[in-house]
Amino acid sequence: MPELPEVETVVRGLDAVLPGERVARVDVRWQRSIATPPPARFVGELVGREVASVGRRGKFILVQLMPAKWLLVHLRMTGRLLLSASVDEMDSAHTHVIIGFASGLLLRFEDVRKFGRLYLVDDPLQVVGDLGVEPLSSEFTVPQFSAALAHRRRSIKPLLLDQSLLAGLGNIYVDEALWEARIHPARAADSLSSSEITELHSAIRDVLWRAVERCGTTLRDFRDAANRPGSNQFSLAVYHRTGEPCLRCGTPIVRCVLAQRGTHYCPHCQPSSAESSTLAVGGVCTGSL
DNA sequence: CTATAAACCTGCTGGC
DNA sequence: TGCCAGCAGGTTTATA
Repeated sequence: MPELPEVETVVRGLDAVLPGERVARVDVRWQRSIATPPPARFVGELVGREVASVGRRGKFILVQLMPAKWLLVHLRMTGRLLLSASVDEMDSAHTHVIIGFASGLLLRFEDVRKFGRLYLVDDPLQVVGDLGVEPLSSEFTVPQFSAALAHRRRSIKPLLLDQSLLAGLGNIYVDEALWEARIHPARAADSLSSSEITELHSAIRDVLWRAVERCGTTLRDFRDAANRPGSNQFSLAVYHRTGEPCLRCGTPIVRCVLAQRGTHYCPHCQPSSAESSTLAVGGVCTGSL
């Protein structure tokens, strides 16, 4: 669930509170939540260090520690990183890691589906080294994006979900951005015109920035570090709006499966090819190319 | 390179 | 009302 805007929201909440806090104890209740190093070393090397800052790279949360070390967290589908002052809130059956600070402040990692992971490393590049461009950074430009899509025959949606191309998009915001840019999710990346690439570049930034302003999308699980839901779910154009009218043309939104992911689009605004806008039929997804 | 499937997990939903 | 197959926003790994 957490994509770039949700992770950014969590990071902002943590960075407002954690810098200066010193780790006093660590309780690992589900060992597999720790990706590296082995849990005993993870605990031993975390205790005593002080938080310098909290940042984000793609969907990863980066906690810079002193003496030099980095704690990285990926929330995957249902992970949460929550701040609290008292232990009685720790009862959740889904609390897998608790970090207690010297001040008494507590940070807990909970995750219903147990897909989320924590990493303690010397260099964050060990974990995030293969990530692509940050879509909200100045490095994400139309020429850069255009070059990245050139000669790629894959469908545009799965390509946009590839974190080594662009870091931070997930299923929700890819569907939203493609709707905003009026591009069918199954279009081959190298078939997009330069104006479509420009539209898509702009749509990606708009969709992500809007969601950050609204503190993320809470369809079900997402909470920020203070356990508050986001509000971007009220601004979605296609995601989870199957059968509801397109906000531009009124045509019912269609859902199909593309690259094993639920995919939502407007069959009228997002024709599967430039010539077939009047042929696009609701309920069918032209997945094969 | 591209595509597909399965795996990691649990909880919720919809259909019968 | 109750049960159960199927599905969920992410990523990695294996296979073709």
